Amino acid sequence: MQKNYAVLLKENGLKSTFQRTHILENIHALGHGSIDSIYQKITQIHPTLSLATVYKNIVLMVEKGVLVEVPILGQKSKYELSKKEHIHLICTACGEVEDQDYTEEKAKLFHQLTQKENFHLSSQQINLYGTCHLCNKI
Amino acid sequence: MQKNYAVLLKENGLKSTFQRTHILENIHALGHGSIDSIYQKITQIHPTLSLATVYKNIVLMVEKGVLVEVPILGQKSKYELSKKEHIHLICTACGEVEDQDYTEEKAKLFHQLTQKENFHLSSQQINLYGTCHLCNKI
DNA sequence: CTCTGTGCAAAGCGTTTGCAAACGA
DNA sequence: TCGTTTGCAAACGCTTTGCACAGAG
Repeated sequence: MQKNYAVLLKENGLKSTFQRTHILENIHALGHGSIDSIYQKITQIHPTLSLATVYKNIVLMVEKGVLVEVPILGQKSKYELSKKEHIHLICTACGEVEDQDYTEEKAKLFHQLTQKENFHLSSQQINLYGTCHLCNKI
Repeated sequence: MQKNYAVLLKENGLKSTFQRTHILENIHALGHGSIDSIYQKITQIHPTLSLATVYKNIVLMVEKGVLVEVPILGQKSKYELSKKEHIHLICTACGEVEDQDYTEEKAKLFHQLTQKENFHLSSQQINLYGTCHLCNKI
């Protein structure tokens, strides 16, 4: 796991450091992490981590395409590892973000639906807001 | 035009003021406005407008459902008037946001595609990032 | 050894808040 | 008139920056 992130970083021209691999591991574990939640979590095992370091690295890794920003209605942005297209199910009660994959077929359909002449699509973000299964039980 | 916004405000329990109707007119004219662009624009005709007033009113009108926040990758949120579901085409070169309506039929299809058990959908935001026709010419 | 990355503290901004005066109904 | 809204200025909190030291390759 740790080795993987070290490789990922090097592939993108970044040195592998304790801080960086842990940011990546943390985002992977959380699925989607906010700056603050990442900082809080890593501080538990590495108390001298600086918030500024988290900011600098998130910015850097977004620039390098290792991470993707996920802007969310009424919350601060979260960050996720770059991966194939998917939908975000965002719970307006607890704030959790869940990924929902869609098949190749559905992906194509989306592209057709969202096609527009004279607009060169580079990426898309589909966010569905509602209440998740856990919050629905309450 | 101005009358309409006065009515819209009153329907939502808000007093009609110069500042509020102008914020709404401005967002309508821009399509999507950031706090700052709204403030800049209105200040030209009403120089004593306070930025704090713009903030307070935007927050209030979002709460009342008159406005909707549009969070955008790498930018500050913009705001739009509440309206029927649509797609945002966001130009990563110039930052402009364009709305693309979709038909009832397509809307249904979207809902089917994005269906998930145990998740109660309340709203959706579909953002497509790319370059617009104007920026493509450059 | 060299260059990059980290931590700290300070600076910078965007946003929110409290309050007295102005305004809408 | 009465409750709401505005403008101002201060406070706040998140984010960025500069620099000396530490660490990766």
